[in-house]
Amino acid sequence: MTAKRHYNLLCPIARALDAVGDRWALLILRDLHAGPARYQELHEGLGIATNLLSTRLTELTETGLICKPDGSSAYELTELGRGTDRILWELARFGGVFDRSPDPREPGNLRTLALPLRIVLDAVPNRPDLTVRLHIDDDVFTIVSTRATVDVRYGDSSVPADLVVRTSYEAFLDVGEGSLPAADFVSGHVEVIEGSQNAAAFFGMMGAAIAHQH
Amino acid sequence: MTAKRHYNLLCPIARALDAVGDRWALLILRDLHAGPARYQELHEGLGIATNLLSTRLTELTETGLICKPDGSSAYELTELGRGTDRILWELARFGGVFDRSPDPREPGNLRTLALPLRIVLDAVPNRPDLTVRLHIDDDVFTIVSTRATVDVRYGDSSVPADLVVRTSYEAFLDVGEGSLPAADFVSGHVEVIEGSQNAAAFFGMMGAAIAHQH
DNA sequence: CGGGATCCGTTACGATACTG
DNA sequence: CAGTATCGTAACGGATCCCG
Repeated sequence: MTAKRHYNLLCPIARALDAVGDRWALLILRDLHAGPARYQELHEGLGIATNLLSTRLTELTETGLICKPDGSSAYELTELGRGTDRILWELARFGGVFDRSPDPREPGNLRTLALPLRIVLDAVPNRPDLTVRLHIDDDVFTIVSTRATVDVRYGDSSVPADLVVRTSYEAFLDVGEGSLPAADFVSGHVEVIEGSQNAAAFFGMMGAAIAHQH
Repeated sequence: MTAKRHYNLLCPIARALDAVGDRWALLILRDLHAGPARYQELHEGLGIATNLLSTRLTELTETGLICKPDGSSAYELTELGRGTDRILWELARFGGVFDRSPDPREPGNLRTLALPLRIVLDAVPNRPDLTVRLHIDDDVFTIVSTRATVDVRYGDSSVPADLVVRTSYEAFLDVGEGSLPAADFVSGHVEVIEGSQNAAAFFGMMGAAIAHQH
């Protein structure tokens, strides 16, 4: 009965937008690319109204993009949902050309950073075996890098790390927009907290990732 | 006074969606990737309400994604607007996984095909020098291929072509979704109308493009 | 207290009619 | 042909309320 608004065209672009084109849908998926998240976490992180979040979560579940495993209280991406990574990445690259708002709304967390970070690291050849705890402003990420795969997750602070570093969201934005070169980023905007013997491998990987980004 | 709805976040994904995330915006851009188009052409092609089309065209112009050159009655992409191609391409690839609607709305034209066509042809190495007139159902495209660049435009029937071929939207969709192999496409779903001595070069290019698509 | 559901005012969308 | 004007409907957004 509830005739949802959709394009109903054969064109795959329109079909994609029917699935993920609603307001907030792509931002919810974006945050889930940082790992499973609970309702509250998404709510606070996005600043979305609770009724909308509820509706979107239901729709995205019905479309098969996300799920909430039995017994779990967290939503996560399905295999299908993980397929939105390239869309989000291209949006991120494109969005960088627009001026930053002078008075942006503060997000409740920086989950948004996990996806682009994973994508750029994924393109690095001969990645080191390394688990890195990455503090960005007040948030923590865990990067598990191997030669074959790389995973970036929000939190996971309990996993033992080979290296602990700190940087800022600001620096990340500058790098993404090309105004901060890779060398300047690693030399001036990343502070090593612990495990400095692994720093060279990490800095090398980050530098390669940024250089590779075009 | 008219505070447009936007996310107002620093995240480049959100900034991109503030620019192109409104309903119809990406589909308008999609159609303009097939070359300049007049108001009427967009209106008929998309099946959008006229007030919405008007609003979107204004917004996209203000954002700098499209323009209407002085003296021209057609809208076209700016350099910035052309930068949406990768976003649209990733949406197209992703949208193919969803079932086609059993009773889709018929678009007024097939402009939607120009962008994916250009992108896949762009990835072909050693492209032949060739101008192809491509009939798809009742629409006509002109493909201008050189080793260095490739251009796909809706119409342009006046440009002399080396080869004239015909295929169907259906076949195109099947190819895009992977259910029709490149070999079957060129051998069974493309009819050569004129200039058959150039057919091999074109078929080779199409086959390479489809194979390259992953 | 986390995870929503309900209510309600506001904004956006969509169809149609109309105008320069 | 290229849009405006109008108006009913659906979606959004904020707040509050409810339930296990």
